[in-house]
Amino acid sequence: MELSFNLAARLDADLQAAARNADLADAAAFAPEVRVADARHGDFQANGVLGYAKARKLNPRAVAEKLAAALGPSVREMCDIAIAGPGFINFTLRPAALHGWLQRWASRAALAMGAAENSPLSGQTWVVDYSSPNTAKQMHVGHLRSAVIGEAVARLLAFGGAHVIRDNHLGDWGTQFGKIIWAYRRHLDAAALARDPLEEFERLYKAGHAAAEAYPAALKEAQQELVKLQSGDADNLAIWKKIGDASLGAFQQIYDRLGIRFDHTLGESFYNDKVEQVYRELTAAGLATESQGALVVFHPEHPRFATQPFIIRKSDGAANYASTDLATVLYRCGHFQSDAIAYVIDSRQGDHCEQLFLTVQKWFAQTGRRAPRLEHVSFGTVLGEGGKPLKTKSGENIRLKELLAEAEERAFALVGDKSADLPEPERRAIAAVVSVGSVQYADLAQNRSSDYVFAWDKMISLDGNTAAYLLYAVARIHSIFRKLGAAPGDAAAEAGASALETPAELALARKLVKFPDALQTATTSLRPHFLCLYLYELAGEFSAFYAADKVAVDDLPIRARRLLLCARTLLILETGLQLLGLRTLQRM
RNA sequence: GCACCUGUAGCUCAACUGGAUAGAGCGCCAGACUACGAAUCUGGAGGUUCGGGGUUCGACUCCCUGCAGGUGCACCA
Repeated sequence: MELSFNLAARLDADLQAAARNADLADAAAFAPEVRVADARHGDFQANGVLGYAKARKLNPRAVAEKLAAALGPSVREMCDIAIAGPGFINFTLRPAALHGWLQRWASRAALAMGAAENSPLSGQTWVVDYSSPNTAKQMHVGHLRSAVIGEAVARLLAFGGAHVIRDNHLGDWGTQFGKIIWAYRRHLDAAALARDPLEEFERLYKAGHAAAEAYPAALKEAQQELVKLQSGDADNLAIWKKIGDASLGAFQQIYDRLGIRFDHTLGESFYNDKVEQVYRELTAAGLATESQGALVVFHPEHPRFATQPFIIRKSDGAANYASTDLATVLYRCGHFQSDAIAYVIDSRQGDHCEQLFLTVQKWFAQTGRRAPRLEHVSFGTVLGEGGKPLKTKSGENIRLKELLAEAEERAFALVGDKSADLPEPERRAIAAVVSVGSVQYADLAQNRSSDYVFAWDKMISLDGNTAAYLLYAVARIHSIFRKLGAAPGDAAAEAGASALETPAELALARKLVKFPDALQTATTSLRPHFLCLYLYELAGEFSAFYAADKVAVDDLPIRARRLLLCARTLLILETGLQLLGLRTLQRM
């Protein structure tokens, strides 16, 4: 009995082999489509027979019977097979197979190996472009999703076997610097700069922006400052450098709390000397043309981009983010040899991404380069409970550091409520993990394509599909091992385990073996919420098991098999949470 | 005007990209702690999946169309 990591994939292959062995007409065209099934019907189901039979005017049930009969002995040993409904083939794993799987995939290393083997990601290099805030501004709630989703996506891709490069593509070269430098020269408060540089730069930006809005002359002067900066003016560069340093320090504090580490922080400025090549090549390829003084790319075959330009150089000669994004793709493909790039960016930039991707495709094709796979990992806006974008009462964006501080306060109050007996330093440490985890998880648990309603109560209420529910399950399992004086995964504690038997044991084991499916779905779709949903359901099965079957029983074979279940649940919960970017706790 | 996203239980969300009787949490109702952590568990009520057509063995999912909300569309990123 060969218990592959991904049992659905294995059954799929088995059915394909059965189709050949049974001399099914046109067997090569038969796709079994094995999926995780509703528990009522079994563990996995093959849906492919219906479509296949229908297209060939065959009786689906008869085809299903034939296929089932042609399945090899190792499948039959592994599961019960039944034909149901109009022609589904249902597979129900036998207790021994569940047990065997849990024994084989028993460590983090084993899971990682299973996830990476036979993965299409193995050997690929992915650049994940995420977070990417603008310097000179504090990170606010609008920066949360890219950072959180991007980190989870990066971890998932890496676990699936990809070589992942995390790149923080800072907005450190745009028009805002013209405005700040303009204001710096006129309205700088040196004392304030010394006290809190980022605060002062933010104030200067607002002053410059307001002036540019109000007076066309000021706007012109600000644009000139930007052109000077981009062409290497020493004074402007010095100011710009101060801004960058102050910003990076503040960003790093946020990243530390969120557990984010970048491999590179190559902002737009890094590409300043690389945009000329882009202008040159795109012009030579006949893709870019002059329009209203700017250099633009149109896509004649496209309904909108035939007339909506992709502006790759502004009419004043300055670069914009289209210029640098194009240069960035070239750099990533050349320097990092990347096969794919995932852009974790707001869905409002869908047009920009689409234009960028189209342009890269044509540009690379014409210059004989292999185009990378480009993915816009888009996400909706963070809304307040009124359904409007989340703001402070005065209409400002909520700063991320303040949001995280409030989360921690709320979590700390709750920990004091629930676990007053723990010493304060530990309660503080718990609050730190629970609060950040709750913020991350609330974001990740939802399908990223829709807007996301930020609600404190839902997030830290600790009921339902929340970080705290999962962390609680983890803490309870650790507690069991503490009580019994055993270490999770210790072979001695699991030795002599008897066969899985009770409904709760079996239900939990059935859930555990479906981890690979959830992982794969989340990774290939670049949608972490599939993993969240799975982990939540797993924690639910565990809680039901915990209530139904006591682990610390005197009967040692029973205790051993339940400890095995606890250890694997812990392993998968901790692995899964870690892949989402969360930290876990042993007590809470 | 054109395009994209969204519309599912009172509320917040799922539904593995076309599969079986659309599922969770909150809230509501009824239960379970002198058993390993009750931040938990068990059960119940709650649905014209925005409307209308179509495609097929099968549609929340795909196509057409209408409605509602959000977003983007020439030099901000």
